[in-house]
Amino acid sequence: MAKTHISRAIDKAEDRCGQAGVKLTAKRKNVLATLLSSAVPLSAYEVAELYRQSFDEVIPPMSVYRMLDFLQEENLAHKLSSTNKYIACSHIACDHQHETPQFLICDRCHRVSEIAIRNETIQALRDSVQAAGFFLSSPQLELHGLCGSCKMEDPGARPRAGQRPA
Amino acid sequence: MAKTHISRAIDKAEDRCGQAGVKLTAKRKNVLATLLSSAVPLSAYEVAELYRQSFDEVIPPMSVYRMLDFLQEENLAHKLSSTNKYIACSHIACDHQHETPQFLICDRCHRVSEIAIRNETIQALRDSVQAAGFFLSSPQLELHGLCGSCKMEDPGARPRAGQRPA
DNA sequence: CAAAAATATGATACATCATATCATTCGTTG
DNA sequence: CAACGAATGATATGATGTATCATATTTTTG
Repeated sequence: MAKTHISRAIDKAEDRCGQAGVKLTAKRKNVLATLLSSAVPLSAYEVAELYRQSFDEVIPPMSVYRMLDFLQEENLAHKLSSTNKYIACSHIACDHQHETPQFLICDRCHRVSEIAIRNETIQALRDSVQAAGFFLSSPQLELHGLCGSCKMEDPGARPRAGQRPA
Repeated sequence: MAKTHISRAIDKAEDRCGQAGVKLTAKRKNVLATLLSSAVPLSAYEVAELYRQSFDEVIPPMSVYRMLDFLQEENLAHKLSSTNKYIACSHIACDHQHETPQFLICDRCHRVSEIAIRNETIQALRDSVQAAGFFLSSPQLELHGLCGSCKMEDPGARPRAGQRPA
């Protein structure tokens, strides 16, 4: 059923791009599909490699970067700045407009959950920040830790070891 | 008076290292002084260059990375993972133990404030995270926006433009 | 004190992430 | 179809980070 999930997201992405008046070209679509098919975030170079394997077509890293930029602008993908990796937005198929994404990153298996944090909490953050004389842009939080499965397998594990996975 | 501030921090850092049973060698001290003397975060290579200028002594980037690692372990410096840059801890001279640092990063002038966020807010974050089945390690937040001065100079500025300053 | 062990630093190479720049292709439109 | 703009390709290079082995310095200890 993963395929269904991916193709539904792709369909929705096409809709959204059509409405926004931008073009989801075949290659951009393939890059998005590559991200969608990965359980973990990918570097731009990893996207290029997987793209080559999946579509039997080489694609220069430069182009991947540009397509990732495009996908980010259309809110179809996100960049995790703490790991320099990219993921598909997990809410492409949703209809409602989304707030700034918040990410939970498992430092053991590298899976990422894109979660909602209660609005009051974000607001409290904004308040703390404003109290310090700062003006926050939409805060994309990247929180590192262990996911449930990894915590169970290795309860003693101390996360945060390295943010740059092997 | 900046010098006074720096040398006081260095003194304190020596105390802390002595108590921890680790050695704040001359070069490590110089790296820390380099960070302390900068108004903005520095990349490892920038530290190496400033070190060379200040102490008239070349130092290999590899060594800088190692010394930065040391300083981070002793909580004398932090790495900003969203920009791949390093800063001295702004609380070296304080006596109380510190929680995980939270950073406000100005995307225009690149200055950073290391702030305290109310404990309830952090706790609320932890709760949201736990509700998602995740186990958070100490959350170091890096929040991007505009500092007060930059906001005044350019009220219309849209922060978040690029996280990788020139 | 001298030898051995541990710690810190240097040097080299290379992996990885990212961007600048110019050339080429493709799709749209007059 | 010509012309234009958008998208992609190709090449080079810069920036960040790590692996590995060599050397030097400090600490330990017999």
